[in-house]
Amino acid sequence: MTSTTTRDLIVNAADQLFYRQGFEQTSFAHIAAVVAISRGNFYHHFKSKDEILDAVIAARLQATQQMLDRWEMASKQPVDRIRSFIQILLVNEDKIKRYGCPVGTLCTELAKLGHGAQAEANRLFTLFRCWLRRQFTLLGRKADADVLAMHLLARSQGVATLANAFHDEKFIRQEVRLLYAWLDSCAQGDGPVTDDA
Amino acid sequence: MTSTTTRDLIVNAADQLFYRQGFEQTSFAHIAAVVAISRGNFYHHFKSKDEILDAVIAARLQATQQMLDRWEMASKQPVDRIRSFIQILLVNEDKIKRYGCPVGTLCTELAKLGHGAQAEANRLFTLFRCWLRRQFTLLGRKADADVLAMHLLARSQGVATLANAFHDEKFIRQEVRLLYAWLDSCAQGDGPVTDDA
DNA sequence: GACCGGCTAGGACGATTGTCCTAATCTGGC
DNA sequence: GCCAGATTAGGACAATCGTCCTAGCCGGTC
Repeated sequence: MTSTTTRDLIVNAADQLFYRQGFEQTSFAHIAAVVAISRGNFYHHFKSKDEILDAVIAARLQATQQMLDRWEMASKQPVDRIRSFIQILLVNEDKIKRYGCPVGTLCTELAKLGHGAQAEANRLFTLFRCWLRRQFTLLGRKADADVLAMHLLARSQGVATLANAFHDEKFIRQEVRLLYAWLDSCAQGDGPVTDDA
Repeated sequence: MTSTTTRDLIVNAADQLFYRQGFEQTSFAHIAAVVAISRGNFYHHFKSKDEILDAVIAARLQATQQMLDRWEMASKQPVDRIRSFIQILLVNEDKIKRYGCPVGTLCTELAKLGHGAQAEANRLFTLFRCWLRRQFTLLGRKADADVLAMHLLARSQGVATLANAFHDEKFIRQEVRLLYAWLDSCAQGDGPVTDDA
């Protein structure tokens, strides 16, 4: 964390700026202004802007994995772990209202740009998806674990999108309450979610 | 519809391109190539690129309003009208897989750009929100009509975002089925959605 | 036929973009 | 103290951006 190499400084600054302004909108000049280095100096650390994006995605993947591991260590019950996932909507409430979901907005932008890093960015989604699937399996919902994981992922994406558009924090809290209730109904035997195939 | 004025041609082309590539990524050169007019000629019809965006949003607002009116005319039962809303996920399945939701992706992009037309674009969301709210009120859910409307809006946004990222049409159909079930439970007295305040 | 307004084409403009090149600076080993 | 390699600064580059300007075209009106 305290590794203050120039390369890490660039990646961290780019990470923030990509989240706040988007990838395409963020130029080398923006990043250079934050890190306080010369514009032409980037190419000693990265071969292209796309390579910076790759590094940012890799950093996010690692940070996300660590977060999931932490959640898994902190809670023994899978219900509580999934609750940790839902809770990020509250923890990051302000950021989501301002910039949306970091994963969703990046994947959406890259899809629209037809960018080659789409697959890499989607791995962020897949990371959550597989982790959630595992938790739902542990919850005894082996048959529809993936469906439940995707459902929860979609719900939180929708909340982030609308909260960002309307800048509405009451809406976030409302939806989080519904998600908690939904999760409880999942834990109690057959939830009302996936009636059949 | 058959008004082939240059202005309308520009707006229609820009509408398509903004949806496919995003607003920022779409240049005058792109639009000019589609409409087959000179690049400098835009400024006889619009004062700036932002003004084209305004025109595109206005056109989408009008088209959306007409669609909602059609749904209201076609179905007497509010349940069926709301079903029409859910169904656009299936009708526009291919486009959503490729480009996401036209409303959601535009609002997300404008929010990230800090663009002045954010409020105008959000009116697209508000249009759906108010229409849905009215339908839920007619359904006898006057007390929580707005909560239900926002909930449905969020659910469909989440479906569009993930379907776009994963290019997964089976997921869309799965979630549409869940939404239909949810809607039915809403129509039968007290739905499981908003347990209390 | 002269004239005038709306429309168009095409290019010039300054700014900004990602990329690349070169010279200067810094750092550690001998 | 000196040299080699890593790191940096700063500018040049071609391309592209939104914007603006000017000259020409085309339609009607006297």
